[in-house]
Amino acid sequence: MILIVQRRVHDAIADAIRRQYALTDVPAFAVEVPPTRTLGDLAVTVAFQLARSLRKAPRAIAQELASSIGKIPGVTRIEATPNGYLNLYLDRPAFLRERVRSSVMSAPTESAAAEKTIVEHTAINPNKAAHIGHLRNAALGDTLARVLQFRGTPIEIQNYIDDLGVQVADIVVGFRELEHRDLEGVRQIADSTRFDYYCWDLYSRVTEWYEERRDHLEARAKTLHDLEHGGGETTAIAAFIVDRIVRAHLATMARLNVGYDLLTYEGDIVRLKFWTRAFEILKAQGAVYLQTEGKLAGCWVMKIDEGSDTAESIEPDRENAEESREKVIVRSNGVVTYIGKDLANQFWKLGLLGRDFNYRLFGVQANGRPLWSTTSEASDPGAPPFGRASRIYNVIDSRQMYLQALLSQALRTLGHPREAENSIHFSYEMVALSHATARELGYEGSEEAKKPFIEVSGRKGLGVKIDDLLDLLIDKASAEVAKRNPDFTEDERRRVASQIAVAAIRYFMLKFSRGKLIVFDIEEALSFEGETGPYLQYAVVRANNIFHKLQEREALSERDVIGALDRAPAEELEGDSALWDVVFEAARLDDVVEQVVRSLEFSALAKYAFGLAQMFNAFYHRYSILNEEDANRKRWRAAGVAYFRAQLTRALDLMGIEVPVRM
RNA sequence: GGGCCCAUAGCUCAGUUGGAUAGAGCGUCUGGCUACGAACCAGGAGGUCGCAGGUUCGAGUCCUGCUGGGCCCGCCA
Repeated sequence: MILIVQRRVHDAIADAIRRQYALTDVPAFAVEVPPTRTLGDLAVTVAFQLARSLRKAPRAIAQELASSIGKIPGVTRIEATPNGYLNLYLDRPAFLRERVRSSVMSAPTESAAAEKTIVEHTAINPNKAAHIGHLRNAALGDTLARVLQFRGTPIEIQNYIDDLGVQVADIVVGFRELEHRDLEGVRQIADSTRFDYYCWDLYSRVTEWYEERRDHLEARAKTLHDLEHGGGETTAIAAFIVDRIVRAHLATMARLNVGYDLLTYEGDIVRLKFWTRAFEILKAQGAVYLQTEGKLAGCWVMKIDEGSDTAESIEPDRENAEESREKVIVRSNGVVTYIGKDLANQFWKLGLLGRDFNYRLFGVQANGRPLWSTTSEASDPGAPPFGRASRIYNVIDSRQMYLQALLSQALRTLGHPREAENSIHFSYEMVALSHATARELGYEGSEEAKKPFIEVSGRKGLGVKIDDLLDLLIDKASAEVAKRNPDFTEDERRRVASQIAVAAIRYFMLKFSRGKLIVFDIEEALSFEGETGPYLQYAVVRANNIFHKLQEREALSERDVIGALDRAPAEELEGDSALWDVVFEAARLDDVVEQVVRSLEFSALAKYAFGLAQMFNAFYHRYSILNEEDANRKRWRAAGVAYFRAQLTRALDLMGIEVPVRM
């Protein structure tokens, strides 16, 4: 890893600046990586920054610093370029030797890294199968958790289950009003069909049914009300549906290597009176108040800060303007809105509510990790502590920015500016469908034909289900695997095909920056060539094969190779070395992770991993390891390959991608 | 009307707290498999970084304005 070297270089140069120019305040400067290795391994542009205040040419400053820095461990040469860059050259053999032996990890330095952090993601309405929109959320959320964990942050992953929401109410309405089923009838369906798919279709039928006659919506209102108050057949049916669908979602996510620590049920927030408590707090601080007049009479509302504080004067349409500035938290019929319950949830996460859930073990996940759930029943005494985080990330698409902003605003109003600051809306753009893919799904673009894409809609049943996509990918991968590995058993083939499918889809979800709307095209997503997950896996598989063959043919293990490095002259790493390019790039993983956490931009991680794989593939093609006759070159190459595969495997793991034995 | 996001090669997109010659994949054209596996590699063609100003040693990147497109602003979630 490279961060530790960068810090060392930074500190040494900062010292030199202080000494050379008698400066107490050295400006912040970064240790960068030059575009090519011939320009150096690391570079600093601080001479440009100092030029103005020192009234001196960057070139002169760079030269003075180059000679005054002195010896930096691990650095063999420091050069000032004519235009003012300071380029540094590393002791390459020592660098690789150290890394390949002790897997140099940089300890988390920031104190923030030790602060407990909650990542909430997925949060799919439990009333139908998960689709590609949910997939982007889960892929981002899961990767965020992995990346934070990588740098030493204690992480708790939560999946919020909105079991009392309109969407669940709708599906209950569907079973009752359209299919006239009771709890037992629903159970029969659940036991005899692909239930999440069944509900997917039923949900869109309910939507149509609502559109037939306006008064059909009364069934929804009544169901919602019953859910809120609990008890009775409605609650029983809803609870049953929710449980089955949640399990289906978890199974889908497990296929993608996505797991959780805790399922947070909205129902428990209500039953354990979290909302009552939150409501007290909000009322006490005047953050919400009872509106007595106008359209919102009888509602408890929250005032909305509209950024600008002087937007009063104009507005002919004054009534509307006034009303749009209040957000309903409790409806006039006494039912709290989604945002009210979410406020309570956020308060709890930050340890500000003064209450806790009860917990029960929900199950054990594929990787052996226990999954806990909130409950209103007795708590399992063996449950670990949850909540009380000092930082929370809510992974939610950008359409909910408005509501997320309200959450922060509420925290600030209640006198918790620091918590507001640490409540981060991890925002990303939605996934839509390309016209070609929508057509494949049987949708004739009519009104939407002019738009550049077609929006996924659970209500209309318009979208690509994650399980369908995975099945398609697995079938395709399976055929490819079979072609190349005729000796595989059925099980081996399925397993590897599944790993490849997951790589393809997770990489696809990560390669775009989060601010970019993904126009999902099935053809594009099914690709295994070029910038794709399988390409990355393939690079590692190739590296692994080298070591298999070394073992097979020469009885040499990775350990043997590394052990022999001490006495081996390292010409292979000198000068313009393709091997060094790979090694150095591989070492940058920790630097990239820092950048990713700063920017919350996982495309940087994806592109880094791809670039690294690309570099290795080029090297692999040009230089042989097994057939290299010069023993020293062979050793160093093998050592470089060992480091490469360790690092790319790590990078892939951060994206939830496994490396197949063969493919 | 207000807020947020997007605009870079034919298409889809990267481009790090401003830094060295604007990159990748796909597509296209040319070449490379008796295997450390071609799910690969090498090479060619392809650019007014939406437009106009500004900031500075330096702008695809920061600021302002504009154009085009998308999303949000509900007693839905």
